[in-house]
Amino acid sequence: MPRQRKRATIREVAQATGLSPAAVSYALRGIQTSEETQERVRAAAEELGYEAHPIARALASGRSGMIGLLCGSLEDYWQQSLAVGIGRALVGRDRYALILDAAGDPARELALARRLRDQRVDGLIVQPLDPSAPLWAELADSLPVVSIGDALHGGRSAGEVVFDNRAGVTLAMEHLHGLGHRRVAVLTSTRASTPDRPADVHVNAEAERLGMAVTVVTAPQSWAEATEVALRVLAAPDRPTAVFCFSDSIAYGVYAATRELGLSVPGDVSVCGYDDHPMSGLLTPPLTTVDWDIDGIVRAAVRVMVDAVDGRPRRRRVVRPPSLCIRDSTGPPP
Amino acid sequence: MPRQRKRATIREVAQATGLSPAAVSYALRGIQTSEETQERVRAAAEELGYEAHPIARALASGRSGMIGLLCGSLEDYWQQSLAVGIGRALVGRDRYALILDAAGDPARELALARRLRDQRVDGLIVQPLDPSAPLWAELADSLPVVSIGDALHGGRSAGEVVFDNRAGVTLAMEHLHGLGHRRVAVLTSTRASTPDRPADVHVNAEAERLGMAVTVVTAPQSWAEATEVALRVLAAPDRPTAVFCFSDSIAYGVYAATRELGLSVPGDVSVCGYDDHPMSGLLTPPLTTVDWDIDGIVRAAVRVMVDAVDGRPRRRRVVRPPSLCIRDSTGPPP
DNA sequence: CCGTATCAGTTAACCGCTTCAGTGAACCGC
DNA sequence: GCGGTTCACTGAAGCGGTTAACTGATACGG
Repeated sequence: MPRQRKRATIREVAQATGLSPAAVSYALRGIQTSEETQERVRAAAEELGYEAHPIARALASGRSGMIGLLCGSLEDYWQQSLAVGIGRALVGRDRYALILDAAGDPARELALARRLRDQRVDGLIVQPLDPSAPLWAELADSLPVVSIGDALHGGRSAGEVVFDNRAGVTLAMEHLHGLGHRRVAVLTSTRASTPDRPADVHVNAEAERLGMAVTVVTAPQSWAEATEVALRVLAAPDRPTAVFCFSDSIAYGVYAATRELGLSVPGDVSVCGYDDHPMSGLLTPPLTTVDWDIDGIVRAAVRVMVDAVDGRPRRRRVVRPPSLCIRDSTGPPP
Repeated sequence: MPRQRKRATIREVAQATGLSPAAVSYALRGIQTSEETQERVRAAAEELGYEAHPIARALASGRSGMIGLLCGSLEDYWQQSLAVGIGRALVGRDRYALILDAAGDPARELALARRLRDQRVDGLIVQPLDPSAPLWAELADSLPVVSIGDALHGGRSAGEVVFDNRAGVTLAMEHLHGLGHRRVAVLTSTRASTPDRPADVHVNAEAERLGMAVTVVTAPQSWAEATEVALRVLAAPDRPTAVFCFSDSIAYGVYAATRELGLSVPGDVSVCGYDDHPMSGLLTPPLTTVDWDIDGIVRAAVRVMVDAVDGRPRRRRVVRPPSLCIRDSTGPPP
């Protein structure tokens, strides 16, 4: 009993059927061979327990059958949705997702992107931390690249699925303004602090337009860490009457801070999030938040990608409009 | 200007240095060559922009430098922690995690496992949906396999990181019993319903020992879906005085159901979860839950794996004891 | 001073599959 | 009945590395 049973190769199948290896290769892929031969080859392969060797195949053909997913930070809820979504979308297609996580580090992201290219992924979905890096253009020239959240600079990507952050900011700010808030704090996330995600630009523009005083502060993504920042903001001498958070998990940190300080939401301070995380409706009070349709974005990105790798590119650019999900965490200022 | 600049190969580096390809291969790995040659080769490689081709390397050597992570269901919070944790642990090691998601389907899990083997991963971390499948033993014979949550049947895996579900159940049940509960509903998750995760066996054993009446019901993982099950349970004629959920997200579903039915927690019904999800402390009321030390498990699994692939296996079996995190969602029965 | 290690490199055979160019044979229209 | 296609398949050259076996030097112990 061999401890490590060697797998059957294409040559053995060729021998068993009396064909050449090339013919077997063709037959297994259902091309350039007669129906009858294909059937014979399949039978022999089955018999021998033959299964194609993906690495050899990738080396010879320059294609791997994998779709790369490069997450800026897999800790983010929405990137997890992306990871789950793409895996699910590929079920039954004999394609697999190769998920890599840059852990929030732009340099690592580029290194991983190179790795994915060398790994001969057939396509790449990326939410670039730095969309202006020249590598993206280079990659987009040699394989389908779908970017999420930002258009890549230069290069002709296979598709872009962008969310309209400007509109999202407007929704939130107008909502708060309409309730009477004039002094709001904005907690942006570190993930949003790349040169190209001009969240605070939008915020400042809206604030000016609406005549509101805003202070923009950067906070970590995890609510536990964001709590400290929130505490500082809420303990400031002229406490803002509302806090607009650039992700729901930051908003959770604000909830924790209000609890610690004995403030009521929305009585003492209104809180508005950004994500519509599934948990947000379950909190007390349920969180008002900008819903940028994460599921829709994920589905769109996967669809564009799958179309692109299957050679029938359709829509190149998808923009999903955000909507405001008004719950009970926002109200008039005290 | 070539549209698709061809990458430099090892042969070109050989030519540039006047060495044989083999010597370059050795030099780049820092073996069987003089310091001086290695330096020269490195310089030439740098100059030519040479980078090793991982696929060719994997084909020739039978190793890929990747560690496979096979998640039963990437929707689970703790498996996401695992995915994040392993990626993070590999930063700077020139190793990458290949994350695949079986989407809760045991058949797909096995298919993916085969795929990972064929992909020549250097090691495999798996949380088997069905630990008794013979494939695991076969895999464990040819590469380091670390299983989480269940020991694999047969085969000598590189390591096992198991959580003591029996102890976890005991903690929760004794807590509820101590508060005076005698009629409790147990919502187990579908993920736990494999032949080998005898959650309900433990539950029934404990119930008998403590003299409690339990009804065990299976619920979906997502809280939105679990809510329906919870509604049925809580609307039953003789409503249980406590609900013990086999994951925090199921407990969230119970929260939602109590809200819908106008029941107070823990006044009308006590709720106990299982996970200590980061959100659980933020709910109203904060959730009492069994903390099985997800972070510790993840770290342990990654450590065991890394040790195994680096050829210095240390601990084969790690058991992390759970603890009970008592918050405000449990109290005496009404 | 000889036999034997050791070191630094070389040669060539793979790893298992794909693909390009080529070869008969059958089939086609005219 | 002949030139031209099409079809089904073969042969062999890769894809870009690794590695076992081998070769000369050089070092070393006795």
